[in-house]
Amino acid sequence: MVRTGRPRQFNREEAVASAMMLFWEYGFDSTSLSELKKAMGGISSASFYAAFESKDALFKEVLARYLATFGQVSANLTNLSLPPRTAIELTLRSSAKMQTGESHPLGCLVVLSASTCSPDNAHIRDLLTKERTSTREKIHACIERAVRDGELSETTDKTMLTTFFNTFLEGISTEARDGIPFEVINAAVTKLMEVWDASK
Amino acid sequence: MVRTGRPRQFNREEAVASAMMLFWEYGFDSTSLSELKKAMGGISSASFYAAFESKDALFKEVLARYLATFGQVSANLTNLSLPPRTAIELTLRSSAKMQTGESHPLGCLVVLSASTCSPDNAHIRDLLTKERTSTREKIHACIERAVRDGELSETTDKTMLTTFFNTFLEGISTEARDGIPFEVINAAVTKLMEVWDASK
DNA sequence: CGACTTATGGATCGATTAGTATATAATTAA
DNA sequence: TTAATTATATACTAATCGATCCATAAGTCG
Repeated sequence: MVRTGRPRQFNREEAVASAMMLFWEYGFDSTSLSELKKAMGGISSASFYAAFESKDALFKEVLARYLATFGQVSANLTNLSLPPRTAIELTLRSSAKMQTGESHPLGCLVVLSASTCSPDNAHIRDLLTKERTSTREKIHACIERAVRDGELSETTDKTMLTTFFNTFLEGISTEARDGIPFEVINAAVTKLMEVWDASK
Repeated sequence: MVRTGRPRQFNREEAVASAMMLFWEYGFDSTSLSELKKAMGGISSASFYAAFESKDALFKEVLARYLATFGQVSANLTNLSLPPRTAIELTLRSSAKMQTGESHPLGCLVVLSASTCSPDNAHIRDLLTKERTSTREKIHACIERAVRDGELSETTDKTMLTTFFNTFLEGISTEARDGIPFEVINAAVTKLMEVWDASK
């Protein structure tokens, strides 16, 4: 299926990547179309809307891209070949590593980019809430698996322990934004995992 | 000193309280002047600017009010009559209680209301960063005091342990926003404090 | 070549943004 | 009663918001 018509004069993949950096840094509401178009290669309104339909649609595409790339640090959670404790520990450590990285904004886009937003954009905020809920459920499944496998006591409060790890995971975003270095957060993760060992 | 001139026709204190709820819920950028004026008793632009000077100035006043009221949940940190462990534990529990309260938006204004914002409003974001840094320093001072008093080992990694508690504290905002109930977060705090006891 | 398809440049849209100007109303002080 | 002071209502500003329109450019296809 060969494409007819005038070829696009900017790289769509790169444009999405550039838009991701802006949404990540400034959040959905505070990233304007004019800033986006500038960062996406100085494209015109017509080009923008022809390629991405709307600001909302672009954000959804950016989110999908983020989840498929940077967001993969939490993929360990669903890797059944890893022991549950390892899955959670790797998720925390690799999240801390990613979120303190220098090639992109600090913290996690899913946690930061629409934590507060205009009531008109509640649907954008809800997208991210849903994503965080999904991560929470994966942590919960990990803990359930650990109990099933006898790695955690039968009497483990699974909901509490899920919140225990998830609250810390979400807190990393603000810590990273505030400039706390990876090494420090990573050392705190080591401390956090002691709780797991004490819950055997 | 009696005030001359036409009296103000709206309650300034109540207006600041109403503005706080909006900034708390939607963040600085996404709270518009028109929404603020509506919530502050349907006042006019002229009345708004005569009373508050600018959106920036109002936010600063709102922040001061927040810190003096809801933000006082972390005052335990500087209460030297409390053992350091108790000070931190009470801060975590009362923060969780406050942030999940139903009489106001969920989470913490200091963490949420300008985590992302327009580059033009970086000074607003910096105000909150500074406030979070202040809390971090208070936690650090608590831990230093504990080491000095022999409640924690001399070999304690104080920076790590500060981050350990502060990351969790900051994570509570997102958990609360996502609807996690107080009881669950509070149970996780209990688990978190086990780490302190294991660090003696 | 002309028909068709898609992208672009550039002007523009109505709505909303934060903020201001001006005249008048409502109070105290002299 | 009049001056001084402060707040108000109303109208308005320039800039920006996300989004659209239209003519034209730049390709493929027959």
